[in-house]
Amino acid sequence: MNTLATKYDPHAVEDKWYEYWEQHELFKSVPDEREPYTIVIPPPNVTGVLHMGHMLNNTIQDILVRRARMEGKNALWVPGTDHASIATEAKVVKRLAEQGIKKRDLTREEFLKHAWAWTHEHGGVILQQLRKLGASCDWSRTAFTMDEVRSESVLRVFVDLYDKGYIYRGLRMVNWDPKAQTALSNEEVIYREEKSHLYYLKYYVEGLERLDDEEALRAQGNIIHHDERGYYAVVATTRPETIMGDTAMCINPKDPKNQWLHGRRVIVPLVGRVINVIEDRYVDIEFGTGCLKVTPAHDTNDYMLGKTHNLETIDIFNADATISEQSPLYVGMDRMACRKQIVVDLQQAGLMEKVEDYENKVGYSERNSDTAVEPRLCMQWFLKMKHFAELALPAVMNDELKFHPAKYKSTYKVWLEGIQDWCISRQLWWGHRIPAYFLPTRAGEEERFVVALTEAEALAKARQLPGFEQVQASDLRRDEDALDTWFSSWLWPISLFNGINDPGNAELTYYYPTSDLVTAPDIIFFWVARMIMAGYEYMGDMPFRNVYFTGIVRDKLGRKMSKSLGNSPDPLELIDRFGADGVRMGLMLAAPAGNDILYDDALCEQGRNFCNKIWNAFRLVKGWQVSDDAVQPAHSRVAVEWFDNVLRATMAEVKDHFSKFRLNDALMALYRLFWEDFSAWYLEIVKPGYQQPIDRATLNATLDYFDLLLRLLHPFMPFITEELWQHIAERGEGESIMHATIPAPQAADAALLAAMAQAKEVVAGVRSVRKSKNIAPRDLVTLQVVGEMNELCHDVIVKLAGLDSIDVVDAKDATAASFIVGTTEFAVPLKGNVDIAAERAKLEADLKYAEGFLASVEKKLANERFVANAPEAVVAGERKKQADAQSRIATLRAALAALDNQ
RNA sequence: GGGUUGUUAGCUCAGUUGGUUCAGAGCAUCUGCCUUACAAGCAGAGGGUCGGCGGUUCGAAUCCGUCACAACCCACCA
Repeated sequence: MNTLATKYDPHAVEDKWYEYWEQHELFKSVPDEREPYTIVIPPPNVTGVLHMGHMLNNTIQDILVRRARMEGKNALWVPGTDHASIATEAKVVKRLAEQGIKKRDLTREEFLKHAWAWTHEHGGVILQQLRKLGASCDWSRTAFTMDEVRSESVLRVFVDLYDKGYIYRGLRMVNWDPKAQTALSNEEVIYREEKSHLYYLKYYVEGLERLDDEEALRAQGNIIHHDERGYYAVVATTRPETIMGDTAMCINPKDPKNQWLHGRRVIVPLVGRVINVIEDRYVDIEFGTGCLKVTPAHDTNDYMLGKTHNLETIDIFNADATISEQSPLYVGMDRMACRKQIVVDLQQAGLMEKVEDYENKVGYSERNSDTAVEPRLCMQWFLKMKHFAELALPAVMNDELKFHPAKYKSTYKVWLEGIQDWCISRQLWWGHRIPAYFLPTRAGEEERFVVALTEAEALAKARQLPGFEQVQASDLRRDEDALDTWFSSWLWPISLFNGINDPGNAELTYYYPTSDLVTAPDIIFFWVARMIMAGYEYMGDMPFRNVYFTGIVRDKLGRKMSKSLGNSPDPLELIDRFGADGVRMGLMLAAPAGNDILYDDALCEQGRNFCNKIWNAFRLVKGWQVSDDAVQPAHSRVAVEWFDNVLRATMAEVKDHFSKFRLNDALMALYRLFWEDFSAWYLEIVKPGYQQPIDRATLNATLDYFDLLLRLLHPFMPFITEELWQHIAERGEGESIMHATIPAPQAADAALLAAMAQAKEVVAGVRSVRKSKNIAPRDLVTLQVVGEMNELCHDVIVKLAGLDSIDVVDAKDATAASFIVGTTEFAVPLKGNVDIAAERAKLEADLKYAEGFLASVEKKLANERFVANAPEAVVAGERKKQADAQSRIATLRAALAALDNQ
């Protein structure tokens, strides 16, 4: 009679419904009178592929947006991709290299042609993959950070911020990625602890043949080095290859060890350059020998020293970190090779005092993780951040804009309070080209430029400058640099609605501020904080009301998923194995807000099994024959009323979980509702006997419940719920569970829930007796109640426990196995098959526990201070416990006495 | 070096302002079942001195102190 397979097959379902949703434009949103609910996607790298982090992140977004849609809001999820300037350019460069083409042999235009080709070839793959996951994005709005609208927005903002005086150009020490050959922002540098060496180098003191007062100096604490070649200072360094750039040696003026070096000059080893010994309190007396070599061109601190002490700056590196012509030695050699060589040379020349093992932190490029970042002095564009930090801090601190979990507030605060100017220029081609135009100047003159949206405007601006009235377009030279990718991402919630180019437009007014942002905590500075800044600068309002920070997906051993470890499963393969619903559920079960999630295939299996459970419950209900003549049995009537209240209670719980972004708790509540309450209890109660029809009232109620359960589950498991929802009743073309409503929860009848909870315990008690006594399920037994019981669920117990009757008795049968629920004793007569010793042992154990419990309660009540200080309700609660315990003890004693009378 | 968070059952986690039998859930485990929706299943069962120590309180998984361990973030010690 059932034509449906016993196992749910996602393959037959998922693509079908996704196509249906798209075909009927069910993801589409246009402004109307309803309350908007908006999410903007964290745009993935346009040429990237879906990984587990995306799966988690986008599943959460889809759950939120689907739920909001079903709550009657006008829900919009805007998709898009990011051009990922440095990452994409690196990939294109690599591909060109494989074809034997060097980037520098190409013109900008030729290179961009290749980059766009690459983008079109790989671009959008990830958006197709999101469809497999079930993402309900409004695809008609798909944006790209480098499309026309977004590009214009970026340039406009650059011009605006320049005009406002927040953007400046300056010569600064920046983080340089020698592989990509571009500057990076501070946030793009990742520091890693590394095993290295501390080299102690000899810097001979110039022209010092004899120290007259050597003994006196030593007595004062000076540590003086001397060998056959003369007196020397010892400098500890981890980077001996930078000595060619040394322009001073520095000591702390208060360092007793090095007083003898005061005012002297020392000779840089191998190089032979004579440099001054300078003094600055910056130097740590305790570290190494207290002598610091100063290389202003290649270290941030040394650069600062160089500035205060007016030192010469010798840049010994080329852009690719090979040794430059400025160096007297090793020209053309790579920095790492140079380090090895110079160590050997120093040792051979007797200029190396010693070498120690050492651990230090080395900065790496976030995108070229094998490339150590080199501090480099160069001209870059910066954004002053103080103003933006002040804009962005208050709303988060006073919870107008909420972080979930809230612990990230302090991270955010600390960063904003210590914020440094943002280096926004990149020496890359793939990105938004900086709209600055340089004017022709003579050699040695200070550079002059204008900033403007278009070349025509730039020309007009230039001609207003004194001395440039006659300048021609062909004289203007546009800046070669591109902008940091995040300089476009930070506008995303605004630029998606064209809010920069067309301020105040209707869409923007309707959808902004967006509702929730779902993202990983590692981009809180890169992206989240900066979006908040841009939001207040350009909209005067927050970009989103809530930020939900997801955890990081790890393997079950807690290791971060990575390509090199090979511990990251392919998401599409997982979807193929477990179904999209199964995978979504597996991820959500393991993902409490803010906690890292330890991924295990077993979680997806659990999700898949749940799909199967739903599927089979549906098969059961669909297989029932209905008869209008059948009368609704009492147990079904109770079950229908009870389940209605369970639904109400659970819906309230789920709503509460959603309001706190506790999606895994919401899902778990629904999981248990469906599996335990609905399948194991409700359906078992109302299930008609073999080949018996079901009555109309019960069937209708059951179908209504099933429908509502599907709606509640739909945000988590969109495919199977749509499939079954379409089959559970007649639906019109274009109708979808996606737009069915999830009603607001109503108050539940607590007394009925409690009565059923007790009935469940009684049923479990009988089943336990059955199991221990090996009584087959089909053999009916009698249940005796010693005293009174709640009659509400009488028929339910009869049916589920397999009883012929429930007898209220004064004393139970001599040969019965008994159990206690609450304060009532229940017994199942066993027709002489009882193990009296075992019964006695069980009852005595129960009694002992109850007596102990009573004792603790009475001790509490005997304590005057407790009675005097505790709230009345608590004391009353203890009195109730006391009474219950006493009554239970009486029941147990009576039961034991009955046993003795055998 | 600074900051944040965590430590509850074999695993992953709940436990809201201290107080209902508060020590929970899911998974895993054990036992018995191919019972006419589902073995990707059904029924039953076991399992934790809430990281250690000390304190506050009538009462502490919950508040305070301290120690241990772990994770993450930030920071210019060569």
